[in-house]
Amino acid sequence: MAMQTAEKTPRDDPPGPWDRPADEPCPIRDVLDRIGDQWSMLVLSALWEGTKRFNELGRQIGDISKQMLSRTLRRLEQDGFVRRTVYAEVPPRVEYELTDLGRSFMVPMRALVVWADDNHAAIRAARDSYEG
Amino acid sequence: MAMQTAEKTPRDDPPGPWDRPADEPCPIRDVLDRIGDQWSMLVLSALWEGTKRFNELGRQIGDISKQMLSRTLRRLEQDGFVRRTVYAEVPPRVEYELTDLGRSFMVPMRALVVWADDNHAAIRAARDSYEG
DNA sequence: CCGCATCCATTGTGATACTG
DNA sequence: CAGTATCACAATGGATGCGG
Repeated sequence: MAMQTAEKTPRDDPPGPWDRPADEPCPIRDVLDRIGDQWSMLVLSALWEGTKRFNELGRQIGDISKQMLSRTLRRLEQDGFVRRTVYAEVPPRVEYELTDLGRSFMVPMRALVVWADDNHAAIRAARDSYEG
Repeated sequence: MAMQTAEKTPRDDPPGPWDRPADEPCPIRDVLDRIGDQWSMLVLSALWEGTKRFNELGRQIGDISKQMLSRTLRRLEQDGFVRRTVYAEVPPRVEYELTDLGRSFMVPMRALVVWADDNHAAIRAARDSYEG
């Protein structure tokens, strides 16, 4: 790939989706489409604490249906965020853990979690005071 | 549980949603529910560059319908991310800009954009090599 | 120019029952 | 225990036309 001039600081100025060719979908859209659903982020957060089994995840998240947990895990696995390990035992045991990719994703993601935690009150206040 | 050093670094270890009372919705869920949709992030990115008018935003994003742009802007305004200014002119002119809250949100968010940009190839590769 | 209302297609989510 | 299959419903998103 072509090298750019050194005075550009891409880390401070990522391109907008409109700055890139249309044949390649914009990365942030591609990522947000996946983790922007109702459950992916919660599953990733739970797995951040360590390896978990299927029902263990379900219990921890609390209000997720088995179906959605299954679908969410499958998609995260498919995208390389989560590794699934099946043990040939009776009763069956399946463990889920973050991959390196998943763990590296959680770094910026957790910065966002911190922001959300710090600014939640402000958002709710804005919502409440909105007139429309 | 992940192995961590004993030092207390709350910014490195935000609580999971299950660690908080149920009466207050978990902040990250509340935030992701809003910006996790198809368009919010793109609109915020566009406004990061500066104040924009309605159709200017629409043209820049490209494939967003007027309806979705309208809905997205309204919700972002409602949550305090965006300020809307109407000028009593003919023809009417409406300008949108990020609030301080919106701008502060974009700091962690852009870290995520950078991550997505850096790791997009890996995600697509994982997706392609997935056998299921 | 701005943006809302309406209609409609698609997708996400939940409940339940069933399988290995 | 760890899922899958099926059905039903809500939410999301696109297209178009109308109104301020």
